Amino acid sequence: MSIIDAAASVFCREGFAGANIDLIAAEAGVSRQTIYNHHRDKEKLFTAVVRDLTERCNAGIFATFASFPDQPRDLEGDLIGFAVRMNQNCICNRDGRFLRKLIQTEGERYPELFGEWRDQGPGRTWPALAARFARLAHAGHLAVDDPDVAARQFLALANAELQTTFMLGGMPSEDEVLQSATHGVRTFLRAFGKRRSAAAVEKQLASA
Amino acid sequence: MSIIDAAASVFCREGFAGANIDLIAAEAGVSRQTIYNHHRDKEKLFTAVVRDLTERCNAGIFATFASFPDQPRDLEGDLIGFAVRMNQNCICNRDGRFLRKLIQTEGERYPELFGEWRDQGPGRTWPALAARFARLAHAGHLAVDDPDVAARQFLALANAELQTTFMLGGMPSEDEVLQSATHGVRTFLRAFGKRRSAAAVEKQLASA
DNA sequence: ACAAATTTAGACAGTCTTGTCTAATTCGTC
DNA sequence: GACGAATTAGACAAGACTGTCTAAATTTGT
Repeated sequence: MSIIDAAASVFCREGFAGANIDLIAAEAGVSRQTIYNHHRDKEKLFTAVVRDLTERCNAGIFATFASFPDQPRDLEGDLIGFAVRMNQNCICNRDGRFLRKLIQTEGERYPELFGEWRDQGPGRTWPALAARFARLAHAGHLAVDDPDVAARQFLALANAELQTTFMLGGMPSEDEVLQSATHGVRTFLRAFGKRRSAAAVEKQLASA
Repeated sequence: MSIIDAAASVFCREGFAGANIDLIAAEAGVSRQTIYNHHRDKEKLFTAVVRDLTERCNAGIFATFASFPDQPRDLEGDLIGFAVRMNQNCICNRDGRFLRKLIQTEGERYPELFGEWRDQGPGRTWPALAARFARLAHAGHLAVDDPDVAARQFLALANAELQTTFMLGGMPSEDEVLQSATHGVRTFLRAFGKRRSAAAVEKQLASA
């Protein structure tokens, strides 16, 4: 395991203050001195870890965006699939869990570092996702007024049932991810889906 | 400031490993020995802090539930008001931010302690909120199939635009909270609201 | 095979922290 | 005011960690 990977693992488990350079060295299979050779000190090592994780997570997110259903065949199923991939490949995977935890635990201690993350991460991914939803709306598949709001709400809904697990740093099962995504996308489409006319809605409500 | 409050503040800022008993003592305005008299050691102090925060947050949440719009006059406005109160009094306030951060940073280190939190916190508050939505649905104000899912999604939507701020441990402004709640509730009602004639509402209100 | 660069193990000083101990001081209550 | 309980300041031992240093071993490139 590389130094950065080992450091990410230990910083995550123990926090910055609790992390032990000897433990990182042992986990990386190198001597302590080698770590000090590559990274001047503990703090430099930490910032290198965060930058690396941000970069890798971003790459994963944009790779997943490539599978966004721009021309949906089955809108609900396609969006559920996208939400599941997003969760599995970007949010619940090793890098995603590590980065989230480091931001949560040490974010306040390194304002400029995590400001950088904010600009490079959410600052770039949210608008990119919003653009996808805007395109879907423009193509007549959705009734979305504010694509930025819709994008944030889409992710919030897709993760709604995983919040407690995320809080405790756990890894949700595949089934939990699918459940949450399914419920989330259904609600999203009840709000923004275009299939049913107002009249049809009235009719359905009347029969209910 | 009480020992527990000072300890909560320092544990939050520095993490468990980084927290310094001398600093807690200074912040609490007592001597170190007094802390050791009241709480056997650092770990006991930490668990006391988490239990105290859980209790106080729960009290706040159930107090806020009392203002849930069971007989809404203006459903959208009432739900927005409820979401804002929930955020301001339970999630964004001092206790809420502290508890969330401690769970995020140290949750994995104390499985039984945070299992207890899970049972006492989300385990009691989610069903209580779900029951409110079930009652709203039963009274004909909402079209909700699964109240548990609706309750989780309601909170997820209300907080959708505060996620990044929460991640970094920040405190959203009143305006941000209002914005997020407004957008969230509007989407929630687009998904679960019943578009009912004014006459029908009047009728139901009269009969209630 | 050789030379340069890198890595390694271990020792080391300096600093910090926890938890204990003691003796003096303050507080609460009668 | 007096007496017991609680609090305080400070010293202290024991242990942990960071970052440096040195000399030996290993890898790398040619």
